[in-house]
Amino acid sequence: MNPYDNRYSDPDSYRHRHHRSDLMGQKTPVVPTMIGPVPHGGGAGVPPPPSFAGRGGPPPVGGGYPAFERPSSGFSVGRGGGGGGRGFSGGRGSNFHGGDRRNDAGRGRGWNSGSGRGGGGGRGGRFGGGDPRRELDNIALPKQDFGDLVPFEKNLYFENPSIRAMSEHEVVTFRARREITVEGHDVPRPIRIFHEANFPDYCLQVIAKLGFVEPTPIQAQGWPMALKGRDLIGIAETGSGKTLAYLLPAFVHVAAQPRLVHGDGPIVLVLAPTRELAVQIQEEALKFGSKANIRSTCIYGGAPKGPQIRDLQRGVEIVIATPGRLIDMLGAQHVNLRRVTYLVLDEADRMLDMGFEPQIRKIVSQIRPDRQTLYWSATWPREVEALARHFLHNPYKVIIGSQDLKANQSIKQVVEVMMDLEKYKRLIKLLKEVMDGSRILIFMETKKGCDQVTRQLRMDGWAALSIHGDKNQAERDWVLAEFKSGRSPIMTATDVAARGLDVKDIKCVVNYDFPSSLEDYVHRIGRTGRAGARGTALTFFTESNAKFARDLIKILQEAGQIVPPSLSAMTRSAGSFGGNFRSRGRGGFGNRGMISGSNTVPLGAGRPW
DNA sequence: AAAAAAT
Repeated sequence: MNPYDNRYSDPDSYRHRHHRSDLMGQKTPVVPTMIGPVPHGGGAGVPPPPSFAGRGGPPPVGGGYPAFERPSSGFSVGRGGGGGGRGFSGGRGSNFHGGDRRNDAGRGRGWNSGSGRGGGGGRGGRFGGGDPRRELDNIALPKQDFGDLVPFEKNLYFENPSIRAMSEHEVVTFRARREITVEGHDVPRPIRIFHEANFPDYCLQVIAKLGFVEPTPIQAQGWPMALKGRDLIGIAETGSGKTLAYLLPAFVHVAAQPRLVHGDGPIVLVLAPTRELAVQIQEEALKFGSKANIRSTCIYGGAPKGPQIRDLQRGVEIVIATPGRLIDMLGAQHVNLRRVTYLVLDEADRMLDMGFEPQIRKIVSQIRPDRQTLYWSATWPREVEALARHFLHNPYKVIIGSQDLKANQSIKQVVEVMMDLEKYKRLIKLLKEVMDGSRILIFMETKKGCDQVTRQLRMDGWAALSIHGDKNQAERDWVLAEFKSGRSPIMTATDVAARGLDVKDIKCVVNYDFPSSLEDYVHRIGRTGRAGARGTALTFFTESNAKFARDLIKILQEAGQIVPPSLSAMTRSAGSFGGNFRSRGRGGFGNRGMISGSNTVPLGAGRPW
């Protein structure tokens, strides 16, 4: 009956396990991270909020976790703890009129939001809640002259002569069986075993050490393509080995280039949309790089610049970066991209959406045009295709699974239609059912909603932690580490955690709020069921999400999931094409129940927000 | 109307 394969349905059993003595008696006081529901609901008996001091982690500046005793005070979510001003009217200020920020005219590609903003300025909406600290558009980067380019080693693929090549027929069967679709001229055969691609020995050693048995489909086909030196669009579901699919060819690429000399920038540049993802990619790169004597560093915001600058100036072959800090570094001339010949856009459709695309353009303009560019994502929305092709030349394309937006098959998807006001109660019911110490990730639409639900959960005795972009990086790092280690098995998040994050054994993903696109839905639920494991995604679906009903049903059907009748019913009341009557009702209806409005009575017995 | 990305 229970769809969550709940072997430990009694929350008490979890509680007891967590109070075992192996958690006690350490030098620094260890706070139990989760104690299950507290009988009397209130503050007494609830553990204090996680103490950063006792964890060895960097103490976050801004706090962000309410004191259980005094939930109405000391709850500063703002960056740096200071003004606490955030949101739309607060201290951060919405400087729509801000100075001379130019509006790169004509950039009205709102593919992501789909909100049809009229002609003219296009990006206007961005400044509404904008962050005045982001002046990225104003950083002028040195004009690059590519006139004196020297050719570089590009095609590095050769088949291992000691291994019999597949026949044409075998290739067809191989691809069909793994749902590999390819496009492009001169597509190389996929490889069946690691040795077939002639990776250097150290790579094979690390692969063996990591226990990989055979290449995943995206690797089997992506490796030979990438090694050919050609541009590449790689689309494969999350958890399918995409990172290594571009990193190993990157190592081969680096090894084939002249060594770096003093003052040279990196040879490989990987761009990622969130800091955590960038860090995760570098961790992967380090596993291989240390053997190969290929250095890498991660350039991202929220962390001290000094060490990053030192790494860059010492010279690194591989840079993994989020766009903002990289542009900053480029502007300050701490690094140059003149030697980049292998460019990777990870979670590329996100990188090309409204907020990022100008930054990507700026960065790419610093890189020689004859570079090799690799575009990777789990989703390939129509809307970015033209834009993506702008950065790519005669690319190969490899898709694993169907062309359509498709969810990971090993995830059980449950969709429940409800009202906003029912969400919290349903969440608690779920937690009581499934909480056995394995990880549960809960997605919210907004940072504010994220904080509020987290806060309510903690007041109700569920020691949830939350991660989103208004928290300082130290806290984000700490929260993610707590979640990854299992010390804190409940994490609430905005879409900052939607893409690419690889956390083992997430048992259940909850879409507390439906995401703003079906692509995001697929990415979010892809946090569970990674690397072939099973997982469950529970989605709360409200009337305000009706416009997604049709497409969601498609995804459910394609993955062989149950379509609840209440969801089917919503396709009749609201078309998936624009202009349905509900979307006008937003504001009155849309936002209400999510424990978000200050006028809403919280479910946890009338505590002030 | 949202998130993310620099100080």
